[in-house]
Amino acid sequence: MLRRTFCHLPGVGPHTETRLWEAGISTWDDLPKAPVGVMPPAKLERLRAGIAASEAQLARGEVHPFVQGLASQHHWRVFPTLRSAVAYLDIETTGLGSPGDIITTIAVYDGQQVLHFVNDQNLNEFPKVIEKYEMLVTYNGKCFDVPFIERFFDIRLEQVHLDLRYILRQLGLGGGLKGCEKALGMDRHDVAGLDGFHAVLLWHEWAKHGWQRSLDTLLAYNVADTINLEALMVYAYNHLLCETPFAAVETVPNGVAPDNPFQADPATVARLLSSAW
DNA sequence: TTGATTGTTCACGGCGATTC
DNA sequence: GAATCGCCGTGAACAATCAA
Repeated sequence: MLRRTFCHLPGVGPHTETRLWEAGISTWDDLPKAPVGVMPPAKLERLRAGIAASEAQLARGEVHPFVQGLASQHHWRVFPTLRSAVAYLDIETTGLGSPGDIITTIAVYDGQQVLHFVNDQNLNEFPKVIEKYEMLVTYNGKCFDVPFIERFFDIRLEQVHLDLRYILRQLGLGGGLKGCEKALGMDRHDVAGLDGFHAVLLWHEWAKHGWQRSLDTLLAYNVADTINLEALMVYAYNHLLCETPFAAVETVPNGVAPDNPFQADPATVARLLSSAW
């Protein structure tokens, strides 16, 4: 979809891009044969120069300049290009970001393997590991996960970042991550019903009593979020494609969801979900 | 409850086409 | 060549939303 995009260039908005597509200019390669009258000659010349520059950037593997010129509601278009270097990311913390709140666990799924990081164990390895990914996919990560990580580790995450919250909202799916999963019939298996507040409680149980079952349940919950992010990303991409003329030729396949390496403790989940809490 | 981000709406300005 | 008009991109302001 990247090479069908024109609205990353100055002076080109959605209207102009749609007009180009309708005129048969489906990819950058079609630009030389643009029909007379599709746009003023001077503008067409600037467009050609812009596309030539974009071609050069992509040839050098530079996607960032391309994304910077693209309005955020179109960032989903780079997904297939960077899919092999995507990290689906989710963090758990002790709160919403008040002073003193810390990151307890981080789960990263890259489409192949699941990585997890635990405070006081291997959390300090996270900045080095996340460096190798070129794109982050989160839910509400622009407001919560990424700013929290940047403050906590005092680092900058420079990757292309897709926040599914806004993309799914465009498609009429709201109600938080769990709401979106429910609307799409996605199963959360043994962590169904748990939410972020339960994750805080599980961490306190682990920290205070050292209960392994509490940490395992927390990690099962954390990892489940990241695994489901891939399916949500593919759903969003394929549905947004339907708003372009290219749905039939650009659709991406679903990934194969891995088994969650952590299992929630049923008794712990039942206790958390009971009225006592 | 807080703060950051986004989409939506609206107004403005630039640019090109048209008319005289 | 100048004046006018209309299209479209851009930016500001505001409301809505979501995370643990």
